[in-house]
Amino acid sequence: MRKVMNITKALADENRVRVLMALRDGELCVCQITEMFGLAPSTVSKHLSILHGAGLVDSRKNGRWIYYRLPSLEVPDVIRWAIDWVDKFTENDPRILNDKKLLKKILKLDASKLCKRQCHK
Amino acid sequence: MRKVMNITKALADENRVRVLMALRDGELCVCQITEMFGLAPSTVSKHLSILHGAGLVDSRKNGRWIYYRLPSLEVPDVIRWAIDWVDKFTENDPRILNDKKLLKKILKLDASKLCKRQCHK
DNA sequence: TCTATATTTCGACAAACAACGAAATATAAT
DNA sequence: ATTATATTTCGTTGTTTGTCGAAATATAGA
Repeated sequence: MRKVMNITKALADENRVRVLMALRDGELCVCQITEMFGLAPSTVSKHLSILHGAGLVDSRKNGRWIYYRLPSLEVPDVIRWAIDWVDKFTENDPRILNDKKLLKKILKLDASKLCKRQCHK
Repeated sequence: MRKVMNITKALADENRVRVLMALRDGELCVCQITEMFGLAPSTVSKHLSILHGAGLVDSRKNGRWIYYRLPSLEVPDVIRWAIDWVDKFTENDPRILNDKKLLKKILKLDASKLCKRQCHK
């Protein structure tokens, strides 16, 4: 029950659903997500920690960067089903499609430059 | 997206998930649910309206009573999947199992007596 | 070591939300 | 018609939550 509620609460915020879907095509570092959503880094960090707490994302540290990604396929069913559900029923949403476009642009930028921009805002 | 968010928000409250699961074995009127959860009738009504707004329950009026039930099988996939997900991953939860027991006792009581009890509290 | 950078934690604030009781609405029974 | 009952709506209150900025932590590079 706790696990189920952690998942539903994590998915009950639109920004977190968008983050989750942004990770469908591969891992992203916090500053990339921050750039994408125009939120404060601390806010994005909080969202990621909630998603992580629910088991909906994994993370990997590489130097100063922390990359977040969807969990591996061996994840418990309750999580896999939830992600598949969100995926299936948001993939044609205009907002999510637009996020995908935005993401492509961001992925073309140099990650380190991106982060500098963030911090000097 | 709105539909998806309506569902996740509706499922982000533990009492609402419990209500939903209590309806697995058939329809219930508001006063039965109220008795079961020990909440104020107005609170239960609000929860039901949120579940209804998300499409997770249907309702039927019979005289003074309003019965709520899970939606029919022809409901959109996004809703069916969500209900099946909650069902599958909460069915063995102690809380939900206890609710089931409680529900059996309540179903043995006369519904009209039950509602009187509520209102004279 | 010292500085720059990437992320998280903390504290504050406003918006959203769950809960209640009282009042309103609707239906049934007398 | 009047009363009783079942539910909803409304207004209020306390709690949770999303957001931010500042400070703290951690790592890389000079």
